[in-house]
Amino acid sequence: MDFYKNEPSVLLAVDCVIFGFDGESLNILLFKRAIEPEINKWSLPGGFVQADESPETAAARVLKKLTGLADIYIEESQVFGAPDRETYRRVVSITYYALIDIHKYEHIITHEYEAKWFPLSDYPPLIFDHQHMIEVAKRKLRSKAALYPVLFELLPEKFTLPQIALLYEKTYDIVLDRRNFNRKLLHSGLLIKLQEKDKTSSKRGAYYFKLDKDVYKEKIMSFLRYLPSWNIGSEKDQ
Amino acid sequence: MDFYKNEPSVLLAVDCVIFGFDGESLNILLFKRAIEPEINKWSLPGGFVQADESPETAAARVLKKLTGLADIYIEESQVFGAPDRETYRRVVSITYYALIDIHKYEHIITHEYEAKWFPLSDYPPLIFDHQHMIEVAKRKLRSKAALYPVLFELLPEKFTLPQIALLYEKTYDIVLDRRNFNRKLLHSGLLIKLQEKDKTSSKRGAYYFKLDKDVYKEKIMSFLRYLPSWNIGSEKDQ
DNA sequence: GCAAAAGTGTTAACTATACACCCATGC
DNA sequence: GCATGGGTGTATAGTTAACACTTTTGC
Repeated sequence: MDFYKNEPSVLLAVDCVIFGFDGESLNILLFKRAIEPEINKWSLPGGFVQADESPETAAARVLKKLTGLADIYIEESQVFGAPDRETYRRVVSITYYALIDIHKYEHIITHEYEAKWFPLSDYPPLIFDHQHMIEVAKRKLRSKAALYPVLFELLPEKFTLPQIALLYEKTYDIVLDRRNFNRKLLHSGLLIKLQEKDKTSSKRGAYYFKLDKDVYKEKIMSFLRYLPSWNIGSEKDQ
Repeated sequence: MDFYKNEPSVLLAVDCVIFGFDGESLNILLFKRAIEPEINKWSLPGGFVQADESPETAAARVLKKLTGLADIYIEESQVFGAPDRETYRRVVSITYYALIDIHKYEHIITHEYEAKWFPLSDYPPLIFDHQHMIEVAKRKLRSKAALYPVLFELLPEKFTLPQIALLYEKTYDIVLDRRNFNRKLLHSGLLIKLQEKDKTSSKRGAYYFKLDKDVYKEKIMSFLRYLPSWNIGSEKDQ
């Protein structure tokens, strides 16, 4: 059985745009590249898809290896496969974006790799088309987060209303009316109020909330039935 | 320069989920497969990414070859790359979905290939994981169409309000209130009313509309700023 | 004249927006 | 006691949802 024998083969890579929110800005995790070519330049973490794994598995493996984290929210972003996108060989890259709780990462990080968080709004030049990958991932994240409450994946187990609001502001580059946004959140059924307060950012303290896991899963998994709302949401500069 | 030399390579394919709307149901175009393995079974149209082309270009090439149509709306759907997804060799497939005006297709079709439209709700068994590809494409189309008015790509230049409504109904498996839906459409700024009427489906006739291309492009291209609306739109059975 | 589809208008419920003040606390 | 960020309430506008009848015309 030797079908397809005249078809060209390619190297298949995965690259990951890892988003993290530190309470101030939305960040991406970049790595000093450890292999040739372009060694020591900033890049997205990536690797090659091995013979026994699917691309998704490869992305999860790369993330596990580089951040120590498993069970991370990963979403496919886009394939980058222009014939000349890398200099020396043809490599087709499938990009994923991951949403992680930056604090978990800080505890587990192995310092085997030179990695650094950069604000999404200000990161250094990257190799190949990695900057483009980030822009696409950002756009996909915005679309996804408009329909599903995925941004909670960026927050710790316990979080405060001001934190969520800031996260949405940074994700969409907008300024929200906190009063209205709070109300929307509280009415969503997603949040369970805790007694404990976060006193790190104010004297009064802000109540912690946690996710109602059941409601959250339902909303995350739900299959869209109807929503077309293409009259709103875009190009309205504040 | 012989970087990456120990990395495995794969065959890279593209498969296309071609959506078409015939005025009654939302359909997909399936082909009797012309090559081994699995020759003569129903499948999604596809092909291999060649050395000098990007996956997107490959998808466009396949569509052109099989349907005769160029300048079609194509969107990347998802990568299918489980190691064992094909029986004989490892092939990683990037799936795209295309939205075409079924009537244009009917004029241009070359009958070199055995192809047939099937309703999205009732198509024959397919090879490999192609059924899964269709399900994913449907989900992606729903999400996309919730934020951007892409479904107009499925309609002819001139279309009527009842046609659009039916298209949305078939896409989301819902029943719409035509009065409200009409109003929403007319207020969207997307439509330009023509004098001419379509008399094929009623005695009275329904006015034709065409797209306001400028408004349409703006809405299609627009970069999401804010919209989170994860309180609505899902799991509400009628 | 009647069947069959197209089209329209009104009210009620809801959601989003705009806006300003009090609260709790550490210093 | 005051500066700082946290939290709440209300009125308005806008949007969506629910609802039924009239229009047109080919037969």
